[in-house]
Amino acid sequence: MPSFLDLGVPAPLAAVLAGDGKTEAFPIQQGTLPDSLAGRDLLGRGRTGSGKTLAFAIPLVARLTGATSRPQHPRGLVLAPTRELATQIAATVAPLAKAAGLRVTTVFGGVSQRPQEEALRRGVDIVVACPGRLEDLMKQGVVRLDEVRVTVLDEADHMADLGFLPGVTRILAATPQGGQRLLFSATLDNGIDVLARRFLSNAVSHEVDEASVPVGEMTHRVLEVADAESKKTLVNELASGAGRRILFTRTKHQAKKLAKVLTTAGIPAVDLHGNLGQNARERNLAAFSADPAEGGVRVLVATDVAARGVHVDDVDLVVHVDPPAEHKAYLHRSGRTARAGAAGTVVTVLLPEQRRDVKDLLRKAQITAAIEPVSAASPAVVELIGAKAAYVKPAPKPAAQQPARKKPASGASGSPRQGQRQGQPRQGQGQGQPRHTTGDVAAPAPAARRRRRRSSRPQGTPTTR
DNA sequence: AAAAAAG
Repeated sequence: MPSFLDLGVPAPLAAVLAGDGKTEAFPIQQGTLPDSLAGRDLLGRGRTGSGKTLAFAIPLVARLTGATSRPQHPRGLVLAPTRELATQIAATVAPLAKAAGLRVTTVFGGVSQRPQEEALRRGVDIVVACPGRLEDLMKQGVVRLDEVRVTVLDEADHMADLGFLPGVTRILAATPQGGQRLLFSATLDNGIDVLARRFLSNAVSHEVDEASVPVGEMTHRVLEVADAESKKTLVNELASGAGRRILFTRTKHQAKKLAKVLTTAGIPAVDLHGNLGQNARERNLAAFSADPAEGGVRVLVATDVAARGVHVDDVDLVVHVDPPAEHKAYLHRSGRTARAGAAGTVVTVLLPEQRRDVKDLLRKAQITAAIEPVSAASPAVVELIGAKAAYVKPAPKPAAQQPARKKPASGASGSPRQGQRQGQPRQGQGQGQPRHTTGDVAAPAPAARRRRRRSSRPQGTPTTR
């Protein structure tokens, strides 16, 4: 892999990255940086956990370096679908911005407007925002986007969804015509065409192929239980293993309830969903991100608010307690594990009546996984939660037996997993053909596909649209 | 179809 310096990243920024142990660029970064640094509009697609944030953070900072934004007139803008993601992006941008003498602030709802307003009045170069509060501040005249030179849409396909589209469109329309626009997502499908057509010009599309991405192996399992009662038992067991795990539910209410049930059952869990105040959201996510050896909570129960972008180190298991409604949600939720070279397991808990929907879902997501019938404490489950599952007999010595949580990029609790992995996914590395052809997004939209944007290019080759 | 994003 080429170094950041080779790709034209300014030395001061490359130095910051090197200080963080990052010298070589991941494929999505390698593919996009030359174009994004040159100021071109682009669409970037790379798997979850493949380094997209840095792919846009670098050009964002690099292209704004050397000038100072006027008060209330930021020159860089990043839009994200959730507050947690905005916070996380800002944290990635911050050290780079600092090295370049640029100021960053976040703008989103659920927290006091005051500090955001003050920062904007003082002057910031880069705003990382969720659409709602940003529009609010625009209306109040606190911020103007007419000097924005670089705009990034993270999770761009989601930002083009019905709920977000009107606001996102108004925001983009408030930025200057000639500005640079970067659209990124792991599932960059034709849904973004409405934004791309209106707001991108002469854009290049980079879609990094599967096989070359340095992402760890993601193992997909589908465990079928007989009824709701067995499902409860299984979910309990899946929550009981040694590693960090995220459990996804379909609704806010279920997330809250499940976290409570687990905690009551002696498995400390925190929830994350939109019914929580922003304080609680931040507190719970922080508790989940904290070192388990130092009081961190190993189980997060979340709605799809946590499906996209949120990165916590060393999540080794994702459980779809309720199967998601669509395949993109499956991919994004699952992508909370197996990030940046680590391994991870994804389990879908299946009720018999969901068989058809889930098969459909997996097919669209291009995941091959056999349905495994399980009952309580069946071998598949014991294997998943680690042979010496704490739950079997409440742990004799509860405290401090795992000092560090940095694990080698292998299975969950150090012990090699026995048993063959059924449902081996297609995401192993190396062998054979890449499964995605360029631009063949997980679910090719049935109609509306007449655009020849992506067709028979070799992997990772840019095209112009 | 649910959740998110303004309060």
